[in-house]
Amino acid sequence: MAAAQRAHRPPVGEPVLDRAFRLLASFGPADRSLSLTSMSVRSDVPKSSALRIARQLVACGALERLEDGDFVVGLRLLEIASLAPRGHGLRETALPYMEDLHVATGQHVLLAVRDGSEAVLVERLSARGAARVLYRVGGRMPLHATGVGLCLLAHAPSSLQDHVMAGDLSLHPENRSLTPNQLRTTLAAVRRDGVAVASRPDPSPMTSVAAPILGPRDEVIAAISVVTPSADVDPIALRPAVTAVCRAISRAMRAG
Amino acid sequence: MAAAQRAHRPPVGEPVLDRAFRLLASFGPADRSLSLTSMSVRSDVPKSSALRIARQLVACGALERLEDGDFVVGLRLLEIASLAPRGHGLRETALPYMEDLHVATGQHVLLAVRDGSEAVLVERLSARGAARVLYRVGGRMPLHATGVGLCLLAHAPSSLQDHVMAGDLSLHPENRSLTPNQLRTTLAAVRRDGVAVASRPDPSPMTSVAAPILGPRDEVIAAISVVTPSADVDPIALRPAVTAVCRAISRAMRAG
DNA sequence: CAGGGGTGTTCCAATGAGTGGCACAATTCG
DNA sequence: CGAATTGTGCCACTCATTGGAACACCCCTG
Repeated sequence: MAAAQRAHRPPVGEPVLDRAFRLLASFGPADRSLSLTSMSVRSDVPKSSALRIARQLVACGALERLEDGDFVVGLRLLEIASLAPRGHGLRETALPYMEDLHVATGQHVLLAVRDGSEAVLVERLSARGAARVLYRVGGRMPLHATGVGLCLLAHAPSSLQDHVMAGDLSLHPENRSLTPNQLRTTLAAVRRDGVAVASRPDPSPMTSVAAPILGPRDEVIAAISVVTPSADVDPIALRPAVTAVCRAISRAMRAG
Repeated sequence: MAAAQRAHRPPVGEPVLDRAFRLLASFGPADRSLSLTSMSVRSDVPKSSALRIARQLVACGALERLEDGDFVVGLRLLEIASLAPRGHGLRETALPYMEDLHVATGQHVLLAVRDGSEAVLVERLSARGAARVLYRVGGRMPLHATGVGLCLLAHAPSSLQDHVMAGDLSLHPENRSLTPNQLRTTLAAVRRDGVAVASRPDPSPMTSVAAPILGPRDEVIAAISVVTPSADVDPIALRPAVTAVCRAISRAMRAG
């Protein structure tokens, strides 16, 4: 009997919004457009529900639908996201200074903020034709393995530092891992020097020099780094430029 | 009886997601952080519901909450929005070329796409210290009144052109309006010349020269313009630069 | 320091929006 | 031309969603 039961469990009863965001989250850099079923399986939302919700999202402008039926992230989201103080808000005042740094050095320039135990790349100016792009705007990167990451981590609450130490400290390109003590030493150096220097040998040897941007109450709210081929210049030579620009941005934020 | 009824109407029965997006939409350039009640009244969602939904949005990362209890648009939204093909996707390939144009001319450079009967500003490089900023990234602007707008409108489906003609054709700074015929003539010229030129006398006389970016099937998917103080240079002199850059981007998109 | 207006917050009964399995149509594929 | 996979419509069941009322707080101001 029970077996034949129609059951019809509309069950688990999961917050509506969660599902919607899971659908949105199923997109990725490699999959900018997805079919309904792809979204459905990736976000683990039944097909019928996925369709219904996706349609509502289209109505809101959060998604757009192509002629072939596939879904794409919509412009409306950009519109709203551009109001995020820690995103485009920050970017707006920082960008001109980043450009200065960009033309002065001719290298990649990165702007990132911390979100939980990761760094989010808010803006990136790429050296023309230079080495492959490592991270994309809107993407996340580990705190322990990048210049901006180290910078943000060094000035984060110690509870978070502990949490990161306890986590995964592997360095991706090379196949080794940091020990918590190595990291602790590095962070101390970052705090002392006011800049973070990180190197990465892999695809091509790159070195990044990062400095923090301070908010109104002298708390670290973001970090900027210049990423150069290690062979190109002495990274130390970049230190004055990066710190100077970061101080300028910090001042501009206060004024803004 | 009925009178004493607690009623308790959970009534209108409005799609959940709509409310959530109305809450998000209540933010604006001038109000990057809002209190619960502000959001509640702006989006016309009862306070209790607003709180419940806002909390869920915080859980999803779409909103963040400051120490003082105010809400702000969250980073997660930037993360997702950065996957919008017509937003950051387009931006990613266009930005280097825009920079070229920026340093070559020393003027504002704008990148916009059409969304319905408006243009959305996807990227903006500002001339340092130059005239006040007219539009912000993620903001919307009318199709009939700006260089990029005219460019996008000229190549839009005629049904949309008609719709715009029937709508509001006022020019904001100066207090006059276009007639549909004036606009029609302008659009014809834009299609003929391959560039759109728009002037705006108000805060300070500015002229913008815009050209279209073409997609894989030669449809217009975006437009780029250079905005200069009218007195500075003969706008016509910018035409080759703008068109050349737009063709380069179109080609890069195809290759991409 | 009682009082008033302003927050954000918790509570709760009533109900309709959301649910997802199933069946169907239109493709594409082998 | 079946077989598999797509997007879609249907619909009875029910639980997440609903919003008014009451509460706990600040801030002011009189």
